[in-house]
Amino acid sequence: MFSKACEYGIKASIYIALQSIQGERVSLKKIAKEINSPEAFTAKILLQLAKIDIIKSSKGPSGGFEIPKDKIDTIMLADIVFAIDGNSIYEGCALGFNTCNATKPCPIHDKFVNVREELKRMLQNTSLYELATGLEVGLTFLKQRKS
Amino acid sequence: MFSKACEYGIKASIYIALQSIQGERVSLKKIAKEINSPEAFTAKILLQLAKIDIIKSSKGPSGGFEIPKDKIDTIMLADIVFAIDGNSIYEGCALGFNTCNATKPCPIHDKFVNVREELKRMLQNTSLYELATGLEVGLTFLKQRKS
DNA sequence: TTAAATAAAGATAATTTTGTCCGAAATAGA
DNA sequence: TCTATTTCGGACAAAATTATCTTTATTTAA
Repeated sequence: MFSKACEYGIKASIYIALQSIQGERVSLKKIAKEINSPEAFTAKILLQLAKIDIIKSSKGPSGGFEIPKDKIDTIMLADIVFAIDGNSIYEGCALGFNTCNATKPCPIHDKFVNVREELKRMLQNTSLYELATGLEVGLTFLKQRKS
Repeated sequence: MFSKACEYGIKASIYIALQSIQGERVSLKKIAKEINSPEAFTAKILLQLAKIDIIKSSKGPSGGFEIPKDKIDTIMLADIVFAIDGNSIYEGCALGFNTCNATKPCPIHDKFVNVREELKRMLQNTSLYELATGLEVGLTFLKQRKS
């Protein structure tokens, strides 16, 4: 569904959002540990997100990543997914055709309309804030097992 | 969404189904040409599908691939996708966790329920017959451009 | 029985994705 | 100013996926 890079990007963003809500800036090291991802690889993804201002980074001691509090509820899952994987998941043809649409559809185009729409709707309507608070109150988890 | 292998597998299956409906057996060469896929790579995928009896293969002159007519409407998209990509698209966790379910959900688990269900439902309810006939009457296409 | 046509199988190669390493740049604090 | 800490950036490496090539096995038909 999503690339590994996108999975890490989503997890990291949610974790950074959670910490930002609580007023904390977090380091790459802590993020990678907390979401159980390869550190250097995660760095590249965060860099990508920082460049388009989804997250904010700062160097030096006590540096790290954060998301301005007032932006957390305006950043949607779709923004993160788009930044990393592009829009091919919900815009692209399931059989890989460049031009596939209602007037010249691939055999499964019509079948996929609902799935794509549902996915798109969900990604566009789910905010980081919502995901972070679910985590905060312990309803959801970012790691498989405690450590 | 799907792997390239799966895309080819779906396209090939639809084409074989269409030809089988018309009483024709088709060669690998013709399939690859018709769906615009790399021949040898397509062969491996068809082999996979043949081994689990989704399609039938025969060697020698006038050999090729076919699907018994009476099976065409019982083979679902889900069968093909499962054979090639497994069930991770609609069963697996969107964030890649091994154990992610309603009682121990990842942050986006609940958000994805509808998408996964819709996808699963669609794959399980769409038969090769349906897809092949759409192609037959010219409503849908398996190639980007004429040749 | 032979030749031609076809799928099967295995080795290899190319490409993409994922992951690592190391030095550079920036920054905070002593 | 110096040092430690952190992100940034680029090169590199490993793994997975996609694709190719070559040989073998099977089958048909002449």
